[in-house]
Order: sequence, then C-alpha cells, then structure tokens
Amino acid sequence: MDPHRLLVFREVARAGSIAGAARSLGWTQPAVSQHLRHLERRAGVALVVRRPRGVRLTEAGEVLLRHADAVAVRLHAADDDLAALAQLRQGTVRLAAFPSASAAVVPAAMSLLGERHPGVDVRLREAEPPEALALLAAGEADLAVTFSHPGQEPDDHPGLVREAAGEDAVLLVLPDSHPQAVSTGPPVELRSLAAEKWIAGCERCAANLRRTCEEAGFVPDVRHGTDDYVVTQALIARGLGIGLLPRLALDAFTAPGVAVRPVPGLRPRSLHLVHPREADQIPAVRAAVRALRDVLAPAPG
Amino acid sequence: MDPHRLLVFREVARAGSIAGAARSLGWTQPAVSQHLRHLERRAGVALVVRRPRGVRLTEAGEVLLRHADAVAVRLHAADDDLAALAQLRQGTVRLAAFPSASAAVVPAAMSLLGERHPGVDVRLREAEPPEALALLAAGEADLAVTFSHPGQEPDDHPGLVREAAGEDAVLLVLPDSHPQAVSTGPPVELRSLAAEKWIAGCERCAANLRRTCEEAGFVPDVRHGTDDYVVTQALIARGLGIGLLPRLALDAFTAPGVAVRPVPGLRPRSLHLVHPREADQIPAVRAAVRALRDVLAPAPG
DNA sequence: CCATGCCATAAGTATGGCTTGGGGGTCGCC
DNA sequence: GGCGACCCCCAAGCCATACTTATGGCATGG
Repeated sequence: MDPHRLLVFREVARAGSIAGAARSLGWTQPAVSQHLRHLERRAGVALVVRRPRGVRLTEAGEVLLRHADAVAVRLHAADDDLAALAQLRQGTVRLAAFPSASAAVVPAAMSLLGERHPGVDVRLREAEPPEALALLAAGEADLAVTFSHPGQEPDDHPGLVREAAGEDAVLLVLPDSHPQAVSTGPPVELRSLAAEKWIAGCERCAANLRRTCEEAGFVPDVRHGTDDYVVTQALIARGLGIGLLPRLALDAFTAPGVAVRPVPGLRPRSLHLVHPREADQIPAVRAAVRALRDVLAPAPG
Repeated sequence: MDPHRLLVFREVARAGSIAGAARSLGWTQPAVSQHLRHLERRAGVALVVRRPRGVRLTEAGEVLLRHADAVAVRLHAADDDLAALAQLRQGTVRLAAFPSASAAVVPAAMSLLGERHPGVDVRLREAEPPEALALLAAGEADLAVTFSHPGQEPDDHPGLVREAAGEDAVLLVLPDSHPQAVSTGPPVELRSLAAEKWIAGCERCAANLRRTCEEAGFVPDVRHGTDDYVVTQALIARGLGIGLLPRLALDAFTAPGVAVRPVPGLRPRSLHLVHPREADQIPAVRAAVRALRDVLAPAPG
C-alpha cells in the first residue's frame, strides 16, 4: 500500500471527484486518475464508482478512507510534534554535571532555560567529569559540564565537542583558628604549608593537589580523602587538616569555623561544556548550551 | 511530512543503522541517507545521531518513530481489509428485487452465496423494477433483479448493465369452481375470457394484461388492482375475478380455491439482473451476480 | 597499521509520475 | 434537440525525483 497514493485517494474522497482532487492538489486530472487506478489494480477491488458528476466510494473505498484518514492524522501529528521540538515548545535535555557545578551554576542555568523555553525539560545527573564523558559517549546524556585542572589533559572521546566555559579559582581552606587564616595578613605561600595535614578531594582534585605541592617543593601529607566538599570542610573546621577547594564549591556552601584564603600562583581549574558534535542540530540541547554559557560567562574567572 | 520517507526512517530505526536499513530495503546506503537528510531538513531537528557503529535515535527520532509505527500499522491494516474484500472474506451487497423474486429465487441465491462466501453479507430490499433502477442509479443498491413483459422496453439508465436472466411464464389464475378450471380440459383461449372480471397487478403487469387482451381482441374489465399476489389469489378464490400471475409468484404461494392454467400464446415475462457497469470490479457484487445466475439458470423458462 | 565497518557528498542515470492531447459519456440549458 | 460544460479514460512524451555509482572521512578491532 503506497501511502502517497493513499493520501491522493483521500483527497478524491474529500473532493467527491477526481478532477476536484486534482484541482486541490494543483495537478491535472489524469495524474490523480492514474494514482487511483494503480491503487485499484493493486487492491483488486474498485475503490470508487465513476459517475457523470464525479465519483462515489464503494464499500472498499469507504474502508480505505478510514485508514487514509488515520494515516493523515498521524502524519499531521508527527509534523506538529517535530515542530514543537524544533521551536522549543517541547524537549528534554539530559545534563550531566559535577557536584559543585550542580549546586549553583546548573540550577541557575536551568531556571534561565525555563524562563526562555517553558516547555523544555532538563534532567540533571550528577557525575564527575570522567563519568559524565562516558554517559555522553554511551548516549545516556546530551550535555555535560566538566572541569579539568591545569596540566590535566581532558581525555577527548571521539564525536564529542569540548567548549571552554570559564575558570574556577582554587582556594585554600583552613580552620579559622589557623595562624594564616587572617585575611588581613600577608599573602599565603603554599610552601609554608608543607608540614600541614591535607585533605584531598576527588581523584583529579587529589592529583592536582599533589602536582601543585610538588611545584612548591614538597609532598603533601594527605590524611583524608573525600569528594564531598561539605565533609571536607567539616574535617577542616575540626582542625583535622587543610585543603584546596574550588570557588564554586565554596559559593554553594562554606562551613562555619573555616577560613578561605587565596594563594598567589595557584592556578584555577577550567570549566567545559561537552556535548556530541551534532548537538547543535537538537534545539533543546542547543538552548541548554546557550543558557549554561550565559550563566557561566560572567562567572568566576 | 512525506509518508514514504517516514517509512524509510522507520526502517532505519528498526535496523539501527542507515546501511542496515538499506540492506533490508534492497537499496544502497546513500539512498536511505538522502531520505533521512530530507526528513531532517524539513523537520529542522536531527532525528538520529550518527555514531561509528550505526545511528541512535534522538528524542525527535523517538517521537517520530511512534508516529511511523502507527502509520505502518494502518497501512498494513488497509492492505488486509482490502484483501479480505477482494478475496470475498468480507463484503456487503445491497440487493433490490421485486416481490415474487424476493420470495423464492433471492433467498435461494442468498443461501448459495452464503455457502460459497460466508463472510459476504447481503441486504435485500424489495422494490418493483422502476424503483430498483432508481436505487441503483442513486447508488443505494448494488444489484437489482427486475422483469419486463414482452413489448415493454425496459428503460435503460445510463451506466447500468442489464443481463437476461431467464423467463418467467405468465399463467391464468381462476377460481377452481370456474368452468375452465379443469386441467384436463381443452387449452384455454384468452378470448373466451372477454366477459370476465379481471384483477390487475402492479402497474407494469396491468399494462401487460391490457396489451395481451387487446391482442386477443377485447378490453379487459379490470375491477380490482393490487400488486400483492396473495391478495390477488384471495380475491380470485372468492370468485371476485380472474387474473394473470407469473410462475414465480405461484411457486412462492398458491392459494387454496384457485386453479392455475397455461394459456397458449401467452408470452412469458423476461427476468433481468441489473447492476452498475463497474460491478464486476467489486468482488462481492460479482459473486452475488453469479449466485443469482446459478439459481436462475435452470429456472422457469 | 591496515582492514572493515559506518557515514556523507557529488554526479550520473533511469524509473516513475505528471502533463499534454486525444476521445467517450452524461447532464442541463438555450 | 443540439451544444457546451463537466465528468471520466487512454496513450504518448517529457521532466523531476529518487536511486546508483564513485569517492572520501572517521572510528573500531584484529
């Protein structure tokens, strides 16, 4: 059953004549006539009875018309649905972001996106950068917010596009009873903290800590490890160690009893938006990228 | 939304790759690729994400796939329905027949048709020939059984085909007390009945009566008129008149108290099947015509 | 590292579909 | 009643769409 012919037949039924259908289709009468003939030949049944003033549907024609109407309705619905997706009246974005971004930047971007395109739905999944990339590669996420510390080359999966999205300063976090916690004091030198006990974060953050300390001439004495920045600060507040935390995490939450101090020469981590190359063909994802960019652009640098 | 392309897309979704879809369609890979591209251009949304091992549907693709499936199901159902009609597993025939045929011939034909094609449904409507032709012309009947008396040219509507379907003898009906009622007696001469009171049937039958009597040299004294052959015979049995009735009517019903006698030279009426010219394109109607032919063929002549 | 999938693009060809130009038929109106 | 208007069909020609061939890029796996 050729669906195109089916729709031509539907037009014949609607117009009540072959010539009438041809007029509404902008064709000549024989064109429609041929389509109808092919349908009837293939079906082995007459679909219409030719009469002087037009045509009249046979029983088979009536049956076929119902199917034709159903098909036409579906085609129309398909058009509408695709248009809704294209015009951002609908759509879902599966977003993967690391925890500290999820706390502040992502909610802001989601609410911006929600203002611009109320129909677009964002589903957030918290994931550290490596896992986020794996989700993208597996097709289980559409967009990821990742970071990498200086000197850490982000592993590039094929088919994924990485876009710089600003920087996020890395800051020293001390108990507020610490001698160097005074914000009016002289700039903190990292090497002066060689004897401290350290608390390391996620794997990549721990690597960054080791590398940074090595550059300053010592090996940090890492006593604890947690990728939860609330836990990290609780430990620090109790005097169990000191650590480095990114500004995004501290913006989201700063514990009482800790002090935050910049360390000259401590390089920020860079933020990225990562998405499949063809994401700009998907309006909802493109809009989410724009919203994230707009939130990150005037952000911590 | 081009439905053909939609089905190609459905095959892509099913196969999981463009090349795979091309294989199942018996096409080359670029053919399918182009269809997909056209769909995406028209829609303004990516439908699939191209990946090294094939394609993966986007959200828009998933939405479209549901519609495509629905369309495919409908097309299949349309094929099935038309096949059922073509193979006479389904179908309806609207039959118009005059009363005496409806009583005997038509039921036999309907039961024959029912044996041959149990799925075919016949709807009978009783109608005298002129009304039956009008029903055909108006498209409210598919097939008619009609008759015409000799000398009566049946009015031919355009687009209708008339087919001879045997003859139906016209017989004299008398009260059994009538002097000429004895079946062993000499042949009845019509002119010997010039002084009788007559009962006329339907309009065309009454015309035939008048014409026949005129040929025999007299004008019949028509006292009563009814197109109901049961009523006619009731009147005759009571001695209120005599009449001419066709064999089909007498086969269906002969009243007690009447005698039936052939009249030499009294010509039979001829029976016809009438249907629209394109009826042989409609399997159910064709089958009904065959069944009626088969019942009428060895019938009264 | 080359082989083997996958996909896209560009150009050529051929099939199918639409048009043109006939003709037949019925209806309605001068 | 003839004539125009309106259906419809058929046959042949032409054009456009759709499929093919040919080529190249890219990712994966032995």
